[in-house]
Parts: sequence; structure tokens; C-alpha cells
Amino acid sequence: MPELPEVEVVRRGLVSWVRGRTITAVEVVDPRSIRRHVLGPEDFAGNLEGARVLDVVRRGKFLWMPLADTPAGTAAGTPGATPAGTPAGTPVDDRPADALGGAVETVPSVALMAHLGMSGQLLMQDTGAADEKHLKVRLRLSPADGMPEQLRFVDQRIFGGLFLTSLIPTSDGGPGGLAETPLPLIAEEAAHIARDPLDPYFSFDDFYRRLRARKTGLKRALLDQGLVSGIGNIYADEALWKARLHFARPTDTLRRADAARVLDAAREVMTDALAAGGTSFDSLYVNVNGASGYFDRSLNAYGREGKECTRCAEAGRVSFLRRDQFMNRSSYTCPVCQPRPRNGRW
DNA sequence: AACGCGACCTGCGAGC
DNA sequence: TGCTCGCAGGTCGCGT
Repeated sequence: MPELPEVEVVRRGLVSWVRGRTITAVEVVDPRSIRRHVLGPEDFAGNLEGARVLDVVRRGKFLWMPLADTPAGTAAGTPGATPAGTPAGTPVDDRPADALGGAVETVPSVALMAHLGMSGQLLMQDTGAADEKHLKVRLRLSPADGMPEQLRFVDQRIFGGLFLTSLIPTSDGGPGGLAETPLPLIAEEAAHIARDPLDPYFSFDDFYRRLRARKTGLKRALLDQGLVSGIGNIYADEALWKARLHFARPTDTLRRADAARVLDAAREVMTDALAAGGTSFDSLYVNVNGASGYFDRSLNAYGREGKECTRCAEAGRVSFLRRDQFMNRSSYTCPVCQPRPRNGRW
């Protein structure tokens, strides 16, 4: 279950293995994993072969690799996404590359997008390594000292996938996401989601203003990737528990301090998970399993139906976590320290 | 605008 | 034992 911290662990690992290398061959083992690349496997492979990976960028749970040297006429998987006849790698506007962040010799216009979905993994593997049971896509990379030759996309449940997308200017002029060499460009397919809480350019003021304008429940807002990205069901429950707020709390009555508390809580939970995942990430593997131990040890709310609330126990009270259906999902709360709003009024 | 829901998937555990 | 069923998760798109 990769959430934002796991994806960031993947990003950090991946960038050290693939940055600067050229994709020499592409093997789509299961076309369902590239179904969001509407032009199909041949187009996908044809446009990737020969491309050079410039960086690995993340916003929320979306991960993408800006590419250089993609074949001219790349359509980025979406008909009409790139102006006809525009060779990929051409600057997206008239500014010189330096004005777009410097340190890049080519301004990319196309990226390889990856979303891990529920069960996706990006693994670096040597050629001799046996295929994984759920291997979906294999990318062969140009040789590099002591580095594995293959980047594999493995996905049991096929909620995730790979596809090519255009890079477009960000709406606020800031970096598209966390990157080694930030550029004010964003993968088109990720342009509709807000910055995530770990993004230095995340604006709490904007978040709070938009939150107050909503007429909905707090958890629904936290899960809305257009408002704040990267928060999934697990971290939403953990953040709400930490902030002592109920999932149904109306957003239009939230005080600034409440909003700040729940957002800080989300950031803390993610940062802790990132630290735990980061420490276990030390091998050739770039995977999403590093944080599973963290989940086992550190969850205070999610999945703990009927178990004691640890915070209440420390305070000498006894209370048990309950599970409710909310948004066709399970939500876990402590009935004592996260009381349900009464009559929707606070 | 808000929101519910189905679709997309597979594996696992519960219950019969 | 073997079957069915419900459930888990994130995202997208459609209908209300």
C-alpha cells in the first residue's frame, strides 16, 4: 500500500539508479499496466527507446521521469497532447533553458509517468534475476558502473501503471514537485492535483482558504487530491486521530488552529514513515516494502477496531477504537478523543 | 460544487 | 476440502 512516504522512498532510490541513463529497450509484459497510454504498447515502447532519464519527480503519489532525446513527434500517449510536429526535447517556450531552473542542458517536454496504485513496485534488477510473478513492464537501461541493467514495474493488482505524458508549465510558476533539479514544469496528468504537505511550496493559507469554502466533512477534504495531495485512507485516519478531530467535522466550521493541527499531524506521520522507510532502503531494490514494518509498529488508529486507544490509556482512561463506514471505506476513530460532531455544529 | 457509485484488479480470510 | 463472497486500497469518470 504505497502512500506518499513510500513513493518518496522510491523516488530517492530511483533517482540514484536511473538518472542520466538511456532506455535501450522496452518490454510490455502486460498491456493492462499501460492502459492509460492510449496509443498502445508499440507507441509506448517506440517513444521510450532511446530516451534519456533526466530526473525523478514526485507530487503526491504521482512519480514521473522527465525525458530527453525522445523520438521526434512523441505524442505523449494522448492524442493532441503535444502540438503536431513538435519534436520532443524542444523548449516549451522561448525562454532559454537557464531560465527554467538551470543545470539542465535540455528542457524536457515529455515524461514517463508512474503511479504505483495499490500494489505497484519499481525494482532495479540485474538481467539474470528471475522475473517476478507480477512483472508487468521491463525497461532495459544503458550500462552504468555497478548498477543493475533493468528497471522493472511489478504490480499485482494493476491499479497502478506507466504511461507517457507531456510536461506543461506549472500554474504557480513553482517547481512541479520534489526533484533533484526542480523545473517549473509538471506532468500534465498530475497538474490537477494540489501540492502535498511535504512540498516546500505547499501553501497553508491557500489550503485553509479553500478548505473553509468547502461544505463537506474533514476526511473527505483530506482525501481530495485537488485540495491537498498524497494523503490516503491510512494517513487520513492517523492524522485525524493525532489532531483529535472527527472525520465528519464540517470543514466550513474549522478554526485555523484545527486545520493547522491536522495538517501538521499528516506531515508528522508522513515524515516518520519516510524516516522508517528510508532507513530500510539500502539495497539494489527500489521498492515499496520498506515501510510495511512501520505500519505494523506505529499505527494508532487505522485497522485497530476494538483495540484500546493508546492516548486514552496513557491518560488513565479506557476507550476502544471503532470502525465506521465513510465514503465506502473504513474509518477508525477513538470515540473519546475524537468525538463526533453534534448536529453538524461546533 | 458536492457526492455517491461503479469500474478497474487480485489475494486473502471468513463462512458455508 | 472447496466454493463463494466481501473486503482492501487509489483514481477516474459518470450520473444525480
